[in-house]
Amino acid sequence: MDESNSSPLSDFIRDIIDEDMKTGKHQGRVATRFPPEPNGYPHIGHAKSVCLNFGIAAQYGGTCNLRLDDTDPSGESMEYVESIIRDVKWLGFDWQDRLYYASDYYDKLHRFAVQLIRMGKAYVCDLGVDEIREYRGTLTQPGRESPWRNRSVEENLSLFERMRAGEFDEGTRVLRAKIDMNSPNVTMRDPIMYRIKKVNHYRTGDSWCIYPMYDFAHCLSDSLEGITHSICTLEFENNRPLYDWFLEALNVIPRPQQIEFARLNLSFTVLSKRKLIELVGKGVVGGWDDPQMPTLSGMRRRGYTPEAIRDFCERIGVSKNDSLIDMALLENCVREDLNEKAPRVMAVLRPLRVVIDNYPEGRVEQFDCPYHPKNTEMGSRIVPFSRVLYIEQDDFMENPPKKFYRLAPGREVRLRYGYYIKCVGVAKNPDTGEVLEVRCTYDPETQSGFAPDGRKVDATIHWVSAAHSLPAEVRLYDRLFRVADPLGGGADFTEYLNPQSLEVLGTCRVEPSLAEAMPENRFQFERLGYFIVDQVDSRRGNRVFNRTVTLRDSWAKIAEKGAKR
RNA sequence: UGGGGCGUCGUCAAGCGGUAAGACACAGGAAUUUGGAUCCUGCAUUCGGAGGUUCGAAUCCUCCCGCCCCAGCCA
Repeated sequence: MDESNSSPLSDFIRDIIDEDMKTGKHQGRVATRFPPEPNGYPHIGHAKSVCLNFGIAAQYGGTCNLRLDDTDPSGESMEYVESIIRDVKWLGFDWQDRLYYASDYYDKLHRFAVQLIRMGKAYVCDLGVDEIREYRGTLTQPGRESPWRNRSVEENLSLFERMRAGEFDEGTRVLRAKIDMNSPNVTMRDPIMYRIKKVNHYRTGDSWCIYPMYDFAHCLSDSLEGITHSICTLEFENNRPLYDWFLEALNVIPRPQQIEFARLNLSFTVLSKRKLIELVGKGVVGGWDDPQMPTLSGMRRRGYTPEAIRDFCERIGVSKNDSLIDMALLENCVREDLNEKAPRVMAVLRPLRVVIDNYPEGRVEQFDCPYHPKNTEMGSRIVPFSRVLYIEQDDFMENPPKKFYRLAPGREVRLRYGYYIKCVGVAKNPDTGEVLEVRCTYDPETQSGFAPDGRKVDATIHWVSAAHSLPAEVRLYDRLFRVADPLGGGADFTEYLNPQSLEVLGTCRVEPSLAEAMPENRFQFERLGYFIVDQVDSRRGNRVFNRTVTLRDSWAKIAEKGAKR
């Protein structure tokens, strides 16, 4: 990919930064951060944020931190931290030594909280969960002040210390910011800063039983790290006044600026962590790294390249519009990348036996076939040819429709890098009518791919020598959902799962050169699509290939139209 | 019927008062030892709607309509 001549990226966030650079707002500094909560595996939506944050830092000569925003120990774990680290690295980004955890700031955050109490801007509230909700009011009705709102500083200090000491049960007390119960913005109605959770934290263990809330922790973490532009998604727009409130109240320096952009939505899949957890939990998919998942680990296993994902993230742009990106764009990005990189190879997914009647029994020829039609530097491999071959079932039709121009009785086609063959007979199961074998003759003069007499052939099909080919399992992946917007259909999203999202083919045959294929090697199976050797299940004795994406298939479109008629 | 956002081609998205970029998708065609890749061509007289300001508006003003977010001791 040649990115050297592409114009620098531009969007409303970069416009803001350009302006800030001009006015010297942050002393000309740009510092961003990618702040995932380690409670799930990162997905393609996170990739958008990763590319944005790291991309901006790189573009402006700034830095981007990786910060694990672990303020709620329930649901967070080291496994998730590891997946995040692994996947962001895999995507191609480097935070150097700036790996941070919100949990590393617990002491400092605690001190900030005490400071707010001292200033009379925070108080311990004894209301229960339901009462707090009730006192908060509704979207159209203002809230009421808590009866505990005006405790003395001393009492608040002592109560907060006792909260920390574990003297109170979960849900019995919280620390709240004293802001405005009448605010039309519900977020500002005395938001909770700390809650009691007697839960073991995957990093701090049992040293805390009170944990800071996102709104309190995030802005201060940003300030502590010297973040200049705190980029987050649209749903936090309502929280911005609160983000600013804490920074202002504590008068901290530096003062980061929150900017919100629209999160990614992708057609035919879901990108909500909650929904993905559900798919994993229910066993709908095999795990977070199932190739059907839009997680980075799933996409990696599916065969997506980091380059393709980054390219995609650039192409979709950054705005504040709620959008649903067409999965076709993502698919286009991988195809474009893999078209350049993937060596071509032949594999037959649904084998149909072909016997070449006039080819000598026992004879074997070795064809030297290039790995790439354009890029000769990729070299070539030897493909053996013999009397009995396998071709794709789809490439033969006994009664072909008008636009089908592959093999059929009496028809001649070219075997890729091989001879012209002509169908002279069909062997069928007398009971079912199923085609068991096709009989052909070959023209020995056509090994170059052309006939000396100049006669043309309509199609070129792929093949594999029956005796020399290797068995393989191929997993055909398709879109996870049948509908573009599984969340917008009215029914539960799982109702829209695509039953054909995964099809496992156990009797495939691949050319012998693939004996050398290593896990995560990618190939184009000619005329079929791009495939990758599965990183977890593939063995020498049991090769497993995952289909990343099909090739563009204009025949499929024609066939589909024909079927609809 | 509170507040905060957003509405430009099927899907994204430029545009920032001077007369609608680009990408994907789609449709044709050329060429082709992958019905692939490649290459051409076409694809918004119109910017959610209605008024207004202006010589001139997607861009400014007014009103209306639609969609999204917020009432977790989640982030």
